Amino acid sequence: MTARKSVPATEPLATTPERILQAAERLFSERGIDGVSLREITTAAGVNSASAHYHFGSKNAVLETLFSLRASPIIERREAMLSALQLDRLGRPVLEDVLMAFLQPALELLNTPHGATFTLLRARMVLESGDVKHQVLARTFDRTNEKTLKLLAKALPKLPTKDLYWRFHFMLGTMVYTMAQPGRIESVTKDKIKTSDTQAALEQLIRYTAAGFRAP
Amino acid sequence: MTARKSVPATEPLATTPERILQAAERLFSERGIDGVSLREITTAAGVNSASAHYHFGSKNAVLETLFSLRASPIIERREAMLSALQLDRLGRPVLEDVLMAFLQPALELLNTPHGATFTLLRARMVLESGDVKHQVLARTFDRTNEKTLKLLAKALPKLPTKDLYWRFHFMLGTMVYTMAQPGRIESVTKDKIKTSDTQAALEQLIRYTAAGFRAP
DNA sequence: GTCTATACAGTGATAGAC
DNA sequence: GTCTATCACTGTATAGAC
Repeated sequence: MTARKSVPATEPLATTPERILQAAERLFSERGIDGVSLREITTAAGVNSASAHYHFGSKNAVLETLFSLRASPIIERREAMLSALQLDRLGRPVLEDVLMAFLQPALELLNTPHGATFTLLRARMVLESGDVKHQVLARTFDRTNEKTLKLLAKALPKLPTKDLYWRFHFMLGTMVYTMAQPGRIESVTKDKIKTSDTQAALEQLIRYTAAGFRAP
Repeated sequence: MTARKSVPATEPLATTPERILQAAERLFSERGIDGVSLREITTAAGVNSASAHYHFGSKNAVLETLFSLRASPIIERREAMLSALQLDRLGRPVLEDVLMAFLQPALELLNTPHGATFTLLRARMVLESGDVKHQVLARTFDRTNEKTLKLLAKALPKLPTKDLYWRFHFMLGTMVYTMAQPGRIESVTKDKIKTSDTQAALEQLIRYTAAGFRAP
């Protein structure tokens, strides 16, 4: 009836794939990934249940699309911060600055409306087996990871490459685990600390990780 | 026909719940958790599909039972190693010894036949939301975690409690992530290091974590 | 090309017969 | 206690309307 291409009323009107992704994101954040069926998503989006398969191919493909969509801001912000790093006269960055450039864009996502769902999706991609999911992760993150590794190597010129890789792996672990907010430490300490405090998490994480990277 | 209570032939004969758990563990390790249905499990176990619900209540309850079953050896070994720690004349253990007592029992599980499934289950429990799963984790690990935290506090008398908690949380992250073998570092470094090398992982992990705990 | 209606095999769960 | 029958629901596939 009304114009369909220009002037998208307020918000609810959008292309079908977009509506599906929006509905999926909202429902996932409310009830987890397994707790939501494709039919619920398409119903909430106001589209037919088969259209999800037409546009995406499968439920998993919907998850992967949503993941890639929400990952790109992190990547872009990381790239920007990495490029803006101050270097000394030997071209070396400060370790803490590199860590900040890598970790802050990820951790800050927790304060956004998209954060919860993205973290769920990421944790699933990372920790569930399956070649497809690992390929998605590789396509998404490998380039920035390599860039970060090169900068870390410059910041730590005396560290053997092998140790550097191990420690980068460990850092990824703390990051993913912290973002997933498993609530373990809250349970043990009876809520005396809150890992959902992003600012504190970032400060603590950088101090801890920097010391780990500098270990003998 | 033959005796049913005593003398369990070779192995395949066992109580129905045990057979279900055995079949579940084998199938999960082969094809992941979501890739296996309760019907497949009960069929492989040679029992009726309804018996799983009769004995356990739900598919999730089967997972939780299996998780608790495989977690207890880790807990016991941890307790034993923690109790056997050498203390100095002030009653203080060496940081690296505490970390070894905590991490070794977990990481060594990766070399056992049960390891793969347990790690899958643990990752799911930790990262999926849901009060029930968190309760299972708390019931399983909280006591040993508290014991470990006390020993860490003794090994690091000058570290503020808050920082100690944060760093313990970070250590849990590296441990869970490393055990889950997400293959990220292998992807970035084209298999130049293998996080599946348990011995190397343990050495690297302890050096890295000890430095993190000792950070200023 | 996009969307709809409909159908299918397989899922976890349950009530009730044996 | 165990098994059969059946439930509502899932992800997926396809034929055909616009």
